[in-house]
Amino acid sequence: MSNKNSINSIAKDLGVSTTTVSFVLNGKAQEKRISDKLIKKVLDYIEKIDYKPSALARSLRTGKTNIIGLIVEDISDPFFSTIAREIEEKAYKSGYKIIYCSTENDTKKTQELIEVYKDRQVDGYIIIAPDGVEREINDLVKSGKPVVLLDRYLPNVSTDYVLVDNFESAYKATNHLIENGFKNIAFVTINSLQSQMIDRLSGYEKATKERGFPQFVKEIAYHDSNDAVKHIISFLSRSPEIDAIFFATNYLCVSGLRAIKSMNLQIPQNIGVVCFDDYELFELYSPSITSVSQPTEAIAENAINILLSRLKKPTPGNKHQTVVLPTSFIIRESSK
Amino acid sequence: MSNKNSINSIAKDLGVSTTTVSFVLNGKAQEKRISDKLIKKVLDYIEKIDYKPSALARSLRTGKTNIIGLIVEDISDPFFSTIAREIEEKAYKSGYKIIYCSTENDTKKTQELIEVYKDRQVDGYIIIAPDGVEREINDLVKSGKPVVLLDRYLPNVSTDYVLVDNFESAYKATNHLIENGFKNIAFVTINSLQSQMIDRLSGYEKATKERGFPQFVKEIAYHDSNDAVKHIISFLSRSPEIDAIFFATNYLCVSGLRAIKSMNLQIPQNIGVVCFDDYELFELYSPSITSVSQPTEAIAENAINILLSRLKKPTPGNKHQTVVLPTSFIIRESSK
DNA sequence: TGAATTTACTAAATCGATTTAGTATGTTTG
DNA sequence: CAAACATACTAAATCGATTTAGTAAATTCA
Repeated sequence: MSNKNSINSIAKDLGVSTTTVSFVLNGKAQEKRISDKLIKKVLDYIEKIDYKPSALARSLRTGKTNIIGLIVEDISDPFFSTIAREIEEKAYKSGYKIIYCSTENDTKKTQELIEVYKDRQVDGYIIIAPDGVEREINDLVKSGKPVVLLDRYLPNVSTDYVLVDNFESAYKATNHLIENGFKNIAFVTINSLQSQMIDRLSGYEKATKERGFPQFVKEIAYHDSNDAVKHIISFLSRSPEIDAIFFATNYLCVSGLRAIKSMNLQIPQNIGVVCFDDYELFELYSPSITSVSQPTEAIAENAINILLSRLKKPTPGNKHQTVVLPTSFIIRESSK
Repeated sequence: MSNKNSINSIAKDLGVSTTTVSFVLNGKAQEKRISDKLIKKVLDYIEKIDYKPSALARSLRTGKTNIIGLIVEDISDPFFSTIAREIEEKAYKSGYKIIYCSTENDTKKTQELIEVYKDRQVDGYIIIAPDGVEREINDLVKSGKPVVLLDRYLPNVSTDYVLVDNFESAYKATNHLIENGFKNIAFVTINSLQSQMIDRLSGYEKATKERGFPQFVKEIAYHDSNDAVKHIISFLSRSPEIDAIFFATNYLCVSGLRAIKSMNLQIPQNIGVVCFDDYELFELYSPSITSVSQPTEAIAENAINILLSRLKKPTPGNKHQTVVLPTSFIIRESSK
């Protein structure tokens, strides 16, 4: 009557070997020619004492943890948390658990997190990477663990990617503003060299250049959204000719809405607004905000499918794939 | 030149015993009288080959994982994700990692999640529990693992709690509406027996009863927010005398705002609004929405502190504590 | 009937750590 | 100078699984 249930205690209690119990546990009993009588005996006993194998011990022995490490920018941002939940759900169905955490776009924190995940020996990684972790991610890839990167492309990292068409989407969104009569369109982004930001900027630049329109680009530091409001106010004050703004992320747009509100500007009469990334707030805001909506479910689905297929078959050489998904453009009141 | 670094390979490479290496690794070298020369030799080598002990093996042996399991209702809800991030941050500083997941208020899913966390042998639990998991949580407590419950009280579970004063907060919020001239105040809640919901309802009931005001209570099923909008619309249509609504959660309020918008009602002229739980949207909405704001940081801080202290000293008997925190009431335009 | 094969199982190594209970020296001390 | 005590280490058990390479008995085959 010990309170420690292990494969050994079961074997002892039943007077069989641990090998036998293990075979039964892993469904290899038939294959290994354990008699049906004995199989039943073991199964019944396991059921009776409500035995669960130690995932820890199993992982130590097999080298597999059935855990996928998910690293996002900020789990409290709806864009990321939605993706996280969808990935979690799909992984769950295939017997994988997700552990996730936020980088807050902090290189050092991310390096530490990758270290932690290595420690825990996760089987695979889905990462939304900040700048400066190319080396660590390349090490992961080299170590043979599947790595799927989302949202942004790292030029020096060869692995699987799931991206959206940032350039085309931003081009289209900017053109939408142009077609609605806006001529002095600003682009508000963060001070980052992340590919998705650069692509969005390029889309904006192409559209404005094609018409010979002036360009107003404001870069804001990633952290501290209070400052963002102030910076946007002073940016707009310094260039009063600006008649529309294209925000490169949802949180920048939220800061922008605060700024616009405090300056008593009317949307879209005084200033048109379009945002990259949708957000429940944008639909409910008065006026509602036009936005580029990313296909979170498709992103999650592609990411987890690629990862799971890599986990099944050890990665076949360097044949990595890059999936580029289209966005959808949701026209609302703020841009007409 | 093997690529497997383990304490054994290090011992072999250095011609010492694994015991010695282990003592050095765990800072017990002095205590165990390992010579300074040898300590340095081991440390240097470890540094050189960038060795990291296997967390898995260590946990298997020690029974400690340094992982805390956090179970919330919905990680994509800003209230929960904010708490999650704050807990994560504080735990991290004490050398603990957090793994979290969402119950979606689903009893079965929660039971499975608890099972998964038991498998992974997390050292402690912070749980925002749905109905119907009293048994499982009691088992955890009995097993000696520290368990801190947040947000809601489970009558039959004796453990540590961090709660807010739901009754008083709801009473105050309702009275605020009354003081601003509203007389037919509805309470929109979810169909749940969770204590926090019952307390909020009781606060509403007490305030309305004191003035002899009529009560309008609408319960909505937790899932499917589309239906929530429809239900609120029909609820309001059936009782046109309602002149204010107190929403019991932020997501109900969001559905309520959609409903109110689609009915072309003006806030607060046609209908006053107050919400339990704050949300960025409520500040930016036009008009801005009055709300009861929960002290997420204090909740997180208390939860993790209690848990960490339990982890340090094995739980001293049944002396559990319940912390009840005050909320703050943020008066905005929607209720005057 | 004896050899070959199949059936039904098990001993022991292993994953990578921690920890108890040593041992073999060197140094004090009475 | 022998007993007592430090000093500087290590052998081996252990945590709880998986897996390889067996073995003994029963059955089939020639």
